[in-house]
Amino acid sequence: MIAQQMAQAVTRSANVLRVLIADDHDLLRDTLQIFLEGEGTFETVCVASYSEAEALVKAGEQFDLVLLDYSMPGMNALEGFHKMRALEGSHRVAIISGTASRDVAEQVLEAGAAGFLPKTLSAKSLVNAVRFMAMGEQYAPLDFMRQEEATPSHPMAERLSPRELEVLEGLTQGKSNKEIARDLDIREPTVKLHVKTLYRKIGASNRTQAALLAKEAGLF
Amino acid sequence: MIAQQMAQAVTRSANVLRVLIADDHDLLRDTLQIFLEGEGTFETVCVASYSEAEALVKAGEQFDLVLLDYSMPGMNALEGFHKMRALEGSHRVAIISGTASRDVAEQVLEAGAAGFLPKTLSAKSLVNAVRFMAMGEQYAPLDFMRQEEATPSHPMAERLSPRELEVLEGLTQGKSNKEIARDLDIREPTVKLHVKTLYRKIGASNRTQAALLAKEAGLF
DNA sequence: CACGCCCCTACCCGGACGGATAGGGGACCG
DNA sequence: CGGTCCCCTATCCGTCCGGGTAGGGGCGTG
Repeated sequence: MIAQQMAQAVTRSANVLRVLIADDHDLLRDTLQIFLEGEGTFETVCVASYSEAEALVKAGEQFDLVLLDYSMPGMNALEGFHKMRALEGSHRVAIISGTASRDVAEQVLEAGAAGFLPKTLSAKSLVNAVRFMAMGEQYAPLDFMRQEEATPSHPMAERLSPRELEVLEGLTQGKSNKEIARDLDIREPTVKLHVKTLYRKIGASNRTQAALLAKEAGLF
Repeated sequence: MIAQQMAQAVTRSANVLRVLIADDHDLLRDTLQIFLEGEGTFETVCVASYSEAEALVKAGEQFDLVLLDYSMPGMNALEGFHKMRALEGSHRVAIISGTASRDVAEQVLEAGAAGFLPKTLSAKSLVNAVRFMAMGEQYAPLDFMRQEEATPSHPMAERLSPRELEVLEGLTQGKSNKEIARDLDIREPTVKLHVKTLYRKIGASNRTQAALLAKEAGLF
């Protein structure tokens, strides 16, 4: 079984891989085409809109990989992606985008896309990724996927005074007011004051909500 | 600049890539070696322990990629990984494992590993991934990385009765006993009872701790 | 059947919590 | 200098929580 898979990998890499590139960005499209073909193992077809790409596939053209720009004429965000996936032959489809968020990337990968390529990739990585996907693998830049959903600079933490933050940390550890007071070496009434005011600032109505909100915001 | 990177990509792929495989699993090691070398662009060196791998690198051997098994003699989980990374020349290092969790994968990728390979990969994907990493990219299987931290069989949830779980869910939403009682259509004293007993079961001493423990365990 | 387990209800009490109010002291700034 | 902000302390009050105890009903198992 393993040997069979290996043989398949070897033979596929020896064949010519056909890639359809649909992107209205001339530079990216042409550069990708030139250097993929320069590798000798790629045959590329380029179009500048979703409708052209769809027409080619409907005409029965076979591709090992279809690259769709997230924002190009006719694409309409992910609508084009899903339409393309639904077409006869269900080609391997990848999304390339200069703006889309990690969230969009997760969506398309979940839906079974061949990959997601942000335009922030280096040209070298781009070529490698295309080769990788054309070989049948699923690709997305790991650092891009791993980044926390943009932890919106903790607008919460900014509104709290230093002392309130310390108290909030105590809350996220399930401590009582008395324990927090001891740990910070202040009186308990003071802790209760800080607790009360930070409730207002972050929109909590009890300590459990405060602790959960803090955790959710990535604090502590 | 782009052209420069492209040129680099092309020339690299034309060169022979040297890979060091350190794994005490004979089958995997040999299969990988045979089929990588079968591609013609790879030169592989195989050892069966961390110490042998370290010796080779210290002797000045150059590799485009070092594959380390997570569990092999001398490896000691990630200790070997960090030691290898600290060595002169700082080679590109990837971890291969049959057991490690997504958490471990995140750790090594964060630390700058070339990749993470679970042994559940197909042979074909394994070869593709090795080639990809040897080209300078970072790899990990996306489906593996995307899966929720496997809700580790929730030893906690198993010990709670269905009703206690419902109450716990209320706690994780910062609700008061009264609110929970209303939502579940039971009297408040009953809620207090469930709350009390579930504290004992999960080791919490107040509702905030209970909520945090539940969240930490991946519940709700 | 008796037993254990889960679910429900109820009462008690001391302490903790949530909210309001009223200060004092230090730092910074117009 | 007054104003503002933060940090600290304090008191009062009503409510909520945590913990204990004491039941009753249902369900399945030994």
